[in-house]
Amino acid sequence: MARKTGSHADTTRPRVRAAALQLIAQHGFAAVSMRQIAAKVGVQAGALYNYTPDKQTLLFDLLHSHMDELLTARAVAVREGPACQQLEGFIRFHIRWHLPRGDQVFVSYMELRNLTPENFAQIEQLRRTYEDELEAILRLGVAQGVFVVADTKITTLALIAMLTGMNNWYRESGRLPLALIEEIYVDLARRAVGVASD
Amino acid sequence: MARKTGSHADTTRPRVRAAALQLIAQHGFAAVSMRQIAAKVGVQAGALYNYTPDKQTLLFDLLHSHMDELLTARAVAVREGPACQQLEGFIRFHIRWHLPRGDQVFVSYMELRNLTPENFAQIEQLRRTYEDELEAILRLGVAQGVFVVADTKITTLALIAMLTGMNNWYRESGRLPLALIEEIYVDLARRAVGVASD
DNA sequence: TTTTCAAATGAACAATTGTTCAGTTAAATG
DNA sequence: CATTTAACTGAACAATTGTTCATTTGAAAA
Repeated sequence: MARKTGSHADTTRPRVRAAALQLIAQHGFAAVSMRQIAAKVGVQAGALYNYTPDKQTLLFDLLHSHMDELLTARAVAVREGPACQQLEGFIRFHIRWHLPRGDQVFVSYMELRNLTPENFAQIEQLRRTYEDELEAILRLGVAQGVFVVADTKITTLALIAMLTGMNNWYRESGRLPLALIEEIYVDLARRAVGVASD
Repeated sequence: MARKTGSHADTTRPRVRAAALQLIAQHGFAAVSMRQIAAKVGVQAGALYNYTPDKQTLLFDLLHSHMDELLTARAVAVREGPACQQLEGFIRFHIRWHLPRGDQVFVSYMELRNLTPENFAQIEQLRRTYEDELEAILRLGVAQGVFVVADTKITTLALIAMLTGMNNWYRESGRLPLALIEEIYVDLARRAVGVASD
């Protein structure tokens, strides 16, 4: 019993990543063994090493492609118009991109400490790039005189924390429809930057 | 070589908790071994079992007393006056209590998934009790007609996420003094509930 | 069909894990 | 002082860890 019927790298690789992501989100990186991941894929532990040189790199790849996908998606989003409209666009983009990716987001925030220093620095820089997207909007609004903000950096971090916190409680089966929640957060963001809500 | 000179439970117990807290904050619960904790205390692994029946209970005790201390501190805080003043009081209380407790806060949010279901439910209830403190203030303000909030529960969660997120970036050596940051957050909270800032 | 090669097995490895416990030592009690 | 008891040691345990590798299998290319 060796090579499985109908198996090749193009199908197994994403399955390894998906299994790792789900298990790490559930139990934490250190608590998940390569054998557990392998079992979820339906393979022996040794086979995983066809797809990653080691466990650490597997984690890094997950976090890195998460940030990569985020920044790529953001890059193609519309970023025009007045500051207030751009702010609204960012809020909606953030919510719509993050909420359906619970496991990825969770792991990306929780497992940073399990990265080697070099790997951590790399992810951290990507994260800062994303934060800078929002801060640039706040700066623009301040420059245009439509936002009133004491400190753009602090406000940026506060807004992002507010948004990212959604992943901790939002459930599709929850009390309120997503569209309404989205409106509430757009409104909160507008207020945070000193714009009167409509 | 057995009992250490000058050692007794009253001194060792808190040292075990402190060592566990610090190591878990740094590496994560699953990644920290009982031997590492013991080494930090200056003791053999077996000795830890004078202070906890097992590793899981050690974690639970840390999280439980964290929430206990939080709720106790909150209970003795001033909770009078108009809604707007109570809101300000809550924000300042939250910041002043949480910021100096980086490790505790970090562990309390990160290691929930490593609790058994019953232990998790217990901690979760305490957390909800704390959140209800804030929501009650929002409801009061809405009832008094001084707050304009679409949904008190959502706004509560958004505010708490915003506040708790501070622990991820605040450093004493940072760019802004804590007093100023506190003002900014009070202002953000006021705006979030629809009160014009002064 | 035969050949080639990618994909997986399964056993093995040294190290480490949480936990137990009989024995040993220092502090507290009389 | 002598006795008791609380605190700790150190070895042991079965299980599990990440990783390696010779071997085997199925799929693709000739």
